[in-house]
Amino acid sequence: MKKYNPKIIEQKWQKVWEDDKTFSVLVDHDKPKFYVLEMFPYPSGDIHMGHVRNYTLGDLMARYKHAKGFNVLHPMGWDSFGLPAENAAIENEIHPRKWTLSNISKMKSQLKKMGLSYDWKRELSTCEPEYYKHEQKMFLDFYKNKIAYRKETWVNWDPIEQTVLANEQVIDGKGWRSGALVEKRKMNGWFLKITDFSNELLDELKQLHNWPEKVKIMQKNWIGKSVGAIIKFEVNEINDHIEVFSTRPDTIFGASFIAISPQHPFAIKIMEKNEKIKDFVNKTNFTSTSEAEIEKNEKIGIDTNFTANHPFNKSKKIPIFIANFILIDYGSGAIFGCPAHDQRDLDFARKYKLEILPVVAKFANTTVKINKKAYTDEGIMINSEFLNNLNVNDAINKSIEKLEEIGAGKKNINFRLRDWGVSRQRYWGCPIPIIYCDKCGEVPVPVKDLPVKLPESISFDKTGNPLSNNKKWKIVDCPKCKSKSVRETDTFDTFFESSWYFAKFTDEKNNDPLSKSSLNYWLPVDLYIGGIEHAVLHLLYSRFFIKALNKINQIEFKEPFSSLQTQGMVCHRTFKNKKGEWIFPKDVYHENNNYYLFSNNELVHSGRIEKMSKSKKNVIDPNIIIEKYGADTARFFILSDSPPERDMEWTESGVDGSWRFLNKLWNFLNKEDYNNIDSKFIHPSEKKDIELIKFTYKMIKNITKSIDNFHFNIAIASIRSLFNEINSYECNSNLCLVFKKFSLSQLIILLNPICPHFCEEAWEKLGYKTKLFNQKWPEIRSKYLLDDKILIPIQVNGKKRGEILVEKNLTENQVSQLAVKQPSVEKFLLKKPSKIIVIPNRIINIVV
RNA sequence: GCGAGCGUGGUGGAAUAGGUAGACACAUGAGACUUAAAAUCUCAAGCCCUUAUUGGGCGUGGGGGUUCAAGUCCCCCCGCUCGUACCA
Repeated sequence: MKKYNPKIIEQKWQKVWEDDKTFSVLVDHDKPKFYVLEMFPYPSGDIHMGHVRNYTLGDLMARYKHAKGFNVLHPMGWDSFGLPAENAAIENEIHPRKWTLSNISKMKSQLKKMGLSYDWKRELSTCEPEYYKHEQKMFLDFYKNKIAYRKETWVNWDPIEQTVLANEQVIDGKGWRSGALVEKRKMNGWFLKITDFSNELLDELKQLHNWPEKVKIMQKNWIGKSVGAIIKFEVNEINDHIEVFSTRPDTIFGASFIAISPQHPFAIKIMEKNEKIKDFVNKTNFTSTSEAEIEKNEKIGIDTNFTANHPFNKSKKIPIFIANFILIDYGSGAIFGCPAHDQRDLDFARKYKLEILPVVAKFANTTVKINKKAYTDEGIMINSEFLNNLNVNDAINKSIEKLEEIGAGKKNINFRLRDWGVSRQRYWGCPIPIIYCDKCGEVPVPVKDLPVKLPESISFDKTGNPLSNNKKWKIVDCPKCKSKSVRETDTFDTFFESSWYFAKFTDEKNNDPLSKSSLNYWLPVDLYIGGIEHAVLHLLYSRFFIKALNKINQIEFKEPFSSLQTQGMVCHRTFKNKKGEWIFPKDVYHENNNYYLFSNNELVHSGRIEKMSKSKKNVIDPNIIIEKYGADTARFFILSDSPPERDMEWTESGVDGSWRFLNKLWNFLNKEDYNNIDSKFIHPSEKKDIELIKFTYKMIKNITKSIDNFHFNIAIASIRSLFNEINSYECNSNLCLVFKKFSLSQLIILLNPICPHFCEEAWEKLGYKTKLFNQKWPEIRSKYLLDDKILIPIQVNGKKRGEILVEKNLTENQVSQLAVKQPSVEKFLLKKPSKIIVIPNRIINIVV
């Protein structure tokens, strides 16, 4: 008997699949289609366990759906524009393109070793002009339809590098390379009008039945629709006014201050004449644009010494503050503060000793005392003139009505969602196809001149945007008047590429990515799998992109992904040596509950189990695992322990366990020669045979259901159970070998989506001449799923005291009479039962 | 800060629509095989008490509640993770 040798088996089948073009698909209207897609990777150079997990999940589903009779599209590509290539260029003096291409080729060969069923002829890479020419065209269409526009925006500016920084490049308010204090700066940039689609993006979440609820809630909150009022406050000291948005216009009589953003036009206007205010505003400029940073800062404000009139009480003067926590992008960049009924307002009022007047009480005509906590519950209006005695909801409507009557405000629906800024001041991205001409202004590049290619020759020596420094590329003739003009030197946010790549995969000839025939056949994506970190941005941008393309009549559908599954992180224990330096797990061995270094047997400190990350060195290289155990073991383990959506811990012992299982199965298969055993199904008549067949069908049902529900760890538990059952099946005749071969064959078909190389080889060993890949998924024979007797637990006062084996479908009366006579139950029935609850075929609870 | 999620034996996890908590594994212990070890196979096992069982109590991050019945539903608290708009 030959030992299980994954290296030989996996190479053999990978070659067969490649030679036969097994995974190559075409449009086929006679078959139902299934488009399964995993989020494509950024080509960092090496696959990591997160990729292994993601792609194993997708491959399992692709192979499963194929066995179920679907025409399956399962493609892969590269999200290949982005910052890391540019960083590598600066650090190692390597061209971003060269770096990226070499990473792609490395990663591709690593992926191929996993035995994934990709249709590689559809491979795409977003950094190629062949890809981005299409999105330049889409951008021009958006521009024509006023979905793309240019406006000023705030960016993180590094004054030493003379460059815009990403939020992650700002560390403690300083530039990551220069260490300079980062300042906010206004700059022109291109935007997409996602806010035109706010309502649709929100409403159509309801149609995404197969998306995780949590993702939909996150998107809903991100879009942040709120109904309220815009209220106009006249400024007393000068001729000006400030508009605020509020969801609680009912609390207007409790308003004790107005707070505006440091970037608010009114703040900019008055800072010129007031040094103190100027200092304050300038100080708030030294934070990053990140919302988390802004919110975590101490909330401070400055009194402008201007006051505003209360709209309903002209004698009331409300102080105007500038505050660092008011976001210019939200609402109108200004609020009125009602400290009694908003916690943040209350904290602010306490700090600056402002009035705190309660206007909502639990009951009418009562008083409310505000201490540390604002009163934010429902209630009845007090201290509010014409609003008194109304409940909050009615008061909101009435206050808006009155505001409209006196012309001081109006009802308003506000969204938290902001337009999508797509401009990046970087080289390694898709050029934005616009030319600026002194005479003609913004001129779109004519479609016949697309793609606007990135210049090959580029220098990262100077500070600032490399494209902007590249005069040869930048200076062009105006397409309209032919006078000397300049190109837009910003490139697209890389979310632009990932917002439509799933559509490009349907176009195998690279003519027209939006060609209707294949697009309408394959899309929407039936199953999209990726990390939860993309819950909002990538997934919302993609939804928007499809809606925008739909609006300009380029595609017919409205949602890109009909079902979504999110996967958790792959974690590993962390290790540190005596000096406190991180240690790779591969350099450590485990003995007597301690960990030691291989090199010198030094005791290693074992730390928390955390997400695998290069910085903490708690990474396991998939290549080493595949080299040592083979792809099938890696695939089996990564699915076996944790459900996909949860974080999982990678352990050596877990991989070993999976390896042992495949070996056990291999050795078991090799014990018999199944070549001449009949593979036709025979109905069993002996008890042990019936039991084996019944168990087999039960597991087929469980496994099928678990896969449909995306619970692959349970599917694997059932596969193991099925193997345990077959393994303990006593077999000493030729007839029983038929049953054994039948059950084993089912097991192999069920395991195939998880361990495809192993199973193809096993299938051959079982004597089949066809390819397992094309084998249909087992059908259920319901006759073998029926049980006539059933074990029912008996509880007394909710505690289990016994169980009885009864005929199915007895009456409640019959069952309860049997139950009270059970010896283990009877002794708890000192008093007469007051109630017996019988849930048919499930449980009995006797209450005494 | 805000939004979202998660928390079950020594470990990963299972548990249909509120109905037997701990499936299936890993690690551990004992035994078999072996000159020995590895590998493999068999058995045991949530914790505590116990007359050692075919007995009892406790137990799903902590505290409270609803229910005949709560890992599951509700309220409060703790811890961890993701996102927070220029990382992808």
